[in-house]
Amino acid sequence: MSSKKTAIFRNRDVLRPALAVSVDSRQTREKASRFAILGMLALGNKKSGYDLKKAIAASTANFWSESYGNIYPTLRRLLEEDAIREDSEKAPASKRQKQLYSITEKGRQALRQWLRQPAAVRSEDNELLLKLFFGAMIPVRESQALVAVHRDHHMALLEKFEAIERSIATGPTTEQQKVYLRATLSYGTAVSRALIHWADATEKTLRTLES
Amino acid sequence: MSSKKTAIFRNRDVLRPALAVSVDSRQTREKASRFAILGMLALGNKKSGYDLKKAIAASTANFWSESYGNIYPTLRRLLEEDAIREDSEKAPASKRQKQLYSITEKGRQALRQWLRQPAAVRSEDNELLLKLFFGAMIPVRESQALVAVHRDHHMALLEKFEAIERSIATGPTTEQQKVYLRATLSYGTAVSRALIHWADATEKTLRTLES
DNA sequence: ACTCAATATATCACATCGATATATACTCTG
DNA sequence: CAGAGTATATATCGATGTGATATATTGAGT
Repeated sequence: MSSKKTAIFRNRDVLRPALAVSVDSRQTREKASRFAILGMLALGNKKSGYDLKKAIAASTANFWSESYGNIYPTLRRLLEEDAIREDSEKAPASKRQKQLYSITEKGRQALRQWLRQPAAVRSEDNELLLKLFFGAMIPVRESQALVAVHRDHHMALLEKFEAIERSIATGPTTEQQKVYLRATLSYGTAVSRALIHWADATEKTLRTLES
Repeated sequence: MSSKKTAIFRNRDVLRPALAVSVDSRQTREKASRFAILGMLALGNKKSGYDLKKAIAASTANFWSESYGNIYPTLRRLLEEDAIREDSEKAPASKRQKQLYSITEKGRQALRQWLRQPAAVRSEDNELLLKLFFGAMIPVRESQALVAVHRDHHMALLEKFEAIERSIATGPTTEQQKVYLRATLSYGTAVSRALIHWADATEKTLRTLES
């Protein structure tokens, strides 16, 4: 009876998966992980999962991190896709065998292709703002304290960024690479400076609520 | 033979779980979800899971969101802990039964206690900066384009924030609540303004790399 | 010789998200 | 006023990512 109508109605659902592929937001993070790894391999030297974890922690800690629980499965997937190749060291006898990987031409192309795509922006949850939103439920002083802690946090970050800036200046990197490094760094300092100002202003505003 | 040594060695691991409880970073988000829900219930009226989703989307969308897949299990947990109480409407005959919840005194206290704790800062992954970090692998123009998209994104956000500011001004909220609302809003505008400046400056710097 | 830290790989429990299934109630319109 | 479409409402699933942890081996220092 209603089978025809139902069929037509359901068509919408049948089509959705096919269309959704290119927009699937769930894959965003996973894809990016892939490319963080590919990128690190593209910078040179073959690396093990352990090496990758360290390399990422050392160079992109302020804006990107990866866990072992993600690195190892991703490496396996990249292998299957021929984006990387196993390139283990012929360990001199006694030495432990390390699983080393290097990027393939196919991987390099996929990486470059990804780098060109506009970056996905993921709206992050902000616990401080959630607490501030409910600020009326606690004494004003307490909310001020939360804001003060936030300012301190970003002041500490600024110092950390300045230290990194100094290490970039004296570092052995090419001038070109330094420009990109400084770009990521100035992003952090811009945000931190803005939030220190915000914290000062907000504390002042909250003071007007003191009874 | 080595059983004694092994036992001593393992002691470290036995103790760890007990200590880890207070530091367990995995619970941070979950705890915050709890309190986002409690907070919304504390603002008044009993609400259903569906209502909560809507309320959160409507009021804290720019800094906090919750999914159904999180709301319903969390409600069940809050019930078990007597932080909320089932307070369903005696639906007038034909009407569908809604599961409505309201906050208990115990829940209110837990909420206030949480609000006083310093907010956890979760360092977010930033895909744009990851791409910029590997910027040397693609033509400069392409990196510039990424930055430009970012600026456009934050310019659009700024407009959105200005609209919200206007709706706060004319809204029916108390002056006190408006102060807290504006504090969360100015956080967003501060960051967006800073990043628009950053984008302009970065595009300029990248231009020096053009060959 | 022994201990401790570093290296190295792997896996688990848990949390979370977006999507989706399912069902009822309300509202508008031809 | 029937029927369609939208809003309300609850629940669950698959996929994914994280921090912790188990398990070994290697190397440095005492």
